This record gives sequence, C-alpha cells and structure tokens, in this order.
Amino acid sequence: MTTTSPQGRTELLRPDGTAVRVLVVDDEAALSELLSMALRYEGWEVRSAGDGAGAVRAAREFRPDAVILDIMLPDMDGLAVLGRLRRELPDVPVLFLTAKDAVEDRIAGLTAGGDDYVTKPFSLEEVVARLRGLIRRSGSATVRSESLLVVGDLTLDEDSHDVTRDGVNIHLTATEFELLRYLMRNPRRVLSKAQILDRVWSYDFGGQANVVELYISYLRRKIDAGRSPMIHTRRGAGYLIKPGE
Amino acid sequence: MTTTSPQGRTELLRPDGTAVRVLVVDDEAALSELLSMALRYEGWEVRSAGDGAGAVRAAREFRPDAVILDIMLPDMDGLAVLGRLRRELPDVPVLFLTAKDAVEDRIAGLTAGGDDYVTKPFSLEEVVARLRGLIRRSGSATVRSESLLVVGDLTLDEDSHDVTRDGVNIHLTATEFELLRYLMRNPRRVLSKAQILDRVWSYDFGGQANVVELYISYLRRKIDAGRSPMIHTRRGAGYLIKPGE
DNA sequence: CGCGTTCCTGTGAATTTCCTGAGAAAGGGC
DNA sequence: GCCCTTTCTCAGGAAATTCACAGGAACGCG
Repeated sequence: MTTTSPQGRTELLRPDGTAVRVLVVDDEAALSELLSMALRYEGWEVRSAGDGAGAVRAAREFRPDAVILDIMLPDMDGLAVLGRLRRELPDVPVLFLTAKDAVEDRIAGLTAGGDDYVTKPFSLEEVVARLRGLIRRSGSATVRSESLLVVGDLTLDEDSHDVTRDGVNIHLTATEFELLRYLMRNPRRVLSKAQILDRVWSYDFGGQANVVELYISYLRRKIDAGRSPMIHTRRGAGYLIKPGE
Repeated sequence: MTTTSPQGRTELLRPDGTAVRVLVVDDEAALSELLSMALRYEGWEVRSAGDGAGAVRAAREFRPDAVILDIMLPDMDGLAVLGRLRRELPDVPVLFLTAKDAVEDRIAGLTAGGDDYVTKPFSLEEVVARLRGLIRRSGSATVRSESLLVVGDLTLDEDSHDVTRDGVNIHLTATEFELLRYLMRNPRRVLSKAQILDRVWSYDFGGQANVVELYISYLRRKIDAGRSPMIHTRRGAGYLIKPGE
C-alpha cells in the first residue's frame, strides 16, 4: 500500500512524512461512518469516537492533527468535551458540526481560535475543504499547500473564492463553486453523477439526480463559454475536467 | 521566506526568533480557554494559570513576554498577584482584564507603566490588538510589524485608529473600526459571518447574527462610497476585503 | 437509418440570502 | 442629569440562488 492518496493529489503530510490524523467525534454512527470513509479516501488516518469519554481517550492515544466534533453528544455536552480535548491537545484545530439553527442561537467563540464549523446537513466536499484549510493553517502538517487550484488556464482560490479563466474573473454561486472545486481537485478523472451528488450535495439531499447535469451546464456556460472546453462528458460514465488543448 | 502566522500575517517574534510567550491568568476556565485559543492562533506560545499561586509559578518557569491578568481572582486579589508577578518579571507588560464598572482611577494607576487594560466583556479582536500593541512597544519582541495596515489605497493605523481611503480621513465608530481591522488583517480571504461575530463582537453577545450585515453596510457607506468597492459579499460564504482594481 | 437512452438547457417558481431604513435602547461626555 | 452618538432589533423588500420539470438534441447501438 503506497502513501499516495487514492485520488493521486498532493497530500497534506505531517512533518515526519506520515499521514495526517483526524479524530471524528459523533454519536450518530451513520454520520461518523460517512465522514470516516470520506476522510480515509483523502489519504488521512481516521479514528472515531461516539461519546465524550471515548473522545478524550482517543485524543490521548491517537494524538490527532485535527478533530471533527459534533457539539451535541449524549453523555457530555459538546462544549465539555471540547474543554477536555483542549487540555489533551492544546493546539489542534477543531471542526465543529452543528445544526443550522444552533448557529443563530450562537455558540460564542467557537471559531475564535481559528477553528471552524460546518452546519448540518453538510456536503462532504465542504467538510473536507474546511478540514484541509484548518490543517493547512494550523502548521501541524508540513505541506503549506497553496490555497490555489490550477487546471490549465483555470484557477480557483479556496481562500478568496476567486475563480478565473485565462485571467478573467468568473462569478460562481456557492454550489457552482463547490462543484468546480471537486472537479478541479480531481482533474483528468471521470466522476460519476452519483459521486458528484454524494460529494457536493448535502447528505440529506432528496431531489432529482439531474441537478448535477444542470449545474454542469451552468459551469460550462460560465467557464467554457467560447473558449476551448475543459469540462467533458463521458456518456454513461460521468464528467471530467482537464486543460483545453 | 519570512515567518508568517497561520493566517499569513507577519508575526511578532522575539529577538532569538522564537515565538512570543504570553501568560494568561484568569480563574474562569471558559474565558481562559477562549483567550488561549485566540492567542495560539496568533502564533504565540501560551501558558495559563487559574490562580495567583499558579501565576507566580508560571511566571518563574515560563518567563513570558507579556501577561494577561484578570484582576479579580479567588485566592489573592489581582493587585497582590500583580505585585508578585512584577517581582518575577519587572519589565513585562501586563494587559488587565476588568469589569466595566471597576474603579476608574485605580485602573489608571495600574496602567501608568505602559500597561493597558480591556473591560469585560471584550472582543478577541480587541484583546489581541491591545496585546500586540503592548508587546510591540515593550521592545521585548523584534518589531517586525508596523501598526499600519494597508489594503490598496485604504489604510488603518492600529495605534492612532486613523483610517484613510485615498488619503482622505474617515471617521469610524469603535465597532466599525474593529470590523474593518479584522477584515484588513485577513485581506483576500472570505470570512464567514460566524467568524466575524466570534472575533469582533464580545464573547457574551447574544444578539442577531445580522448585525454583521448591518455593520458591513455601514462600512461600505463610509469606505466604498462612490469609489470602486473593496468590501465584497460572497453569497452563502461571507465577506472579504481586497484592493479595488 | 431508426430507436431508445442519455444528456442538455430554457422556463419559472419557491426559497434563501442579503441589504437597508426606521426607531428603540444603551452608552459616553460634559 | 442631559444631549448626542453609537449599537442593535426588526421588518420589508430586492436580488440571487436553487431546483423541478419538460421538451428537444445528441449519442450509440443494432
């Protein structure tokens, strides 16, 4: 088994060259599973815990580089877990999972230390992107990877959310942005509509699968318009992005 | 390559090139947590103590470059702690945390020696800025940072609180100033409303998240009025500031 | 060449997100 | 204590975004 990620992109690695370690703390087994699989697929090492006690134990043994923490847990409330995690892992960034309306009720100071949060229901693309951002900025990983994705003359900046083709700025909506980011993080690789739906849309999306077609169509209009096309259809298989000739 | 903080800003560093050390003395664990997280994220090394005895011990071992001291502590009152800290660390600047209604003249006496204070409830932006100012002026750290933030033709002086666009002075209220400072310390970077709220508003703020929208609106009126806009909305993501073209 | 399948995209409606005016409440300076 | 400034809530309205639906185009296969 090689250390290159399944998707073949440049990975974030720890200073000693080993894989980045992520601890997932969530009591919903299904969610925990979903996250673990997605993160392993990123090439990261994952451990998960279903309650606060397990989380603290895992933190001590596993010494993760980042934590994903659902702030509503059964035995302790998430904030208590956070406190105990912090004692074990003072400098480790935390990505919080929270219900959408909880944000309005305000969880003061959660993101204060450079941490971040994602509201449920989330898309995997969002979680992975946020987590990569956290790790990148935490300095725990060696690779100060750029926040800039480049495919041919197309660029996408994950920090500023700026997208340009051939130097020209292109305005994308939030969903278009996430779709393009997913494509660009997997250049020259066919992604099926099911994969895209699983990754870019939130896990509870119940709509028609052809939203993917629709959004591919939107992207083409904005990105390929006139120019040599970069987004290609593989009939019966999916879509891929690659530099135009 | 210059050393940069996690957020990519220039850091304050000590003469030997190591990170600045800050001691946080506060008995409220939650506050202590919040501060530690924020300061670590600034790239500083943090130790915290929950009482006077611990503070003195930490001072002796840790030799901090600055101290944040809550002047109401359980075992000794803050003034006694201060005295003993001063014996350990004669020249170290202290940032006091105090209740708003604390006796004014007493504070005035305390801060006479170049120290500073912040009233509770505070915003992290304010604490970090004050602390940076203290450290910068104390000479303990190599001054590698100006107090002037510049983005395009917009400037903000953290010392004098002067803000100018294209040379013209602009009057901002306290909140507007802190918001703008946060944006300008993270140029070209999308900041979510939650992040902004966590950082610019005080930790006990319980209000509506749309104050952020409101203050962005105020800032635009004062800063972007007529001119090419520098504050941009990323719908569904947040706001960012960048030089106009 | 004809046919079924797959994909593309215009239209429009529901929803979400953002902006901003008006005014109440709180705070600061004198 | 009084006046002026600042902060913040509330709510209406504007605008952008998401998505379903459906007709038509393109494709691949026999």
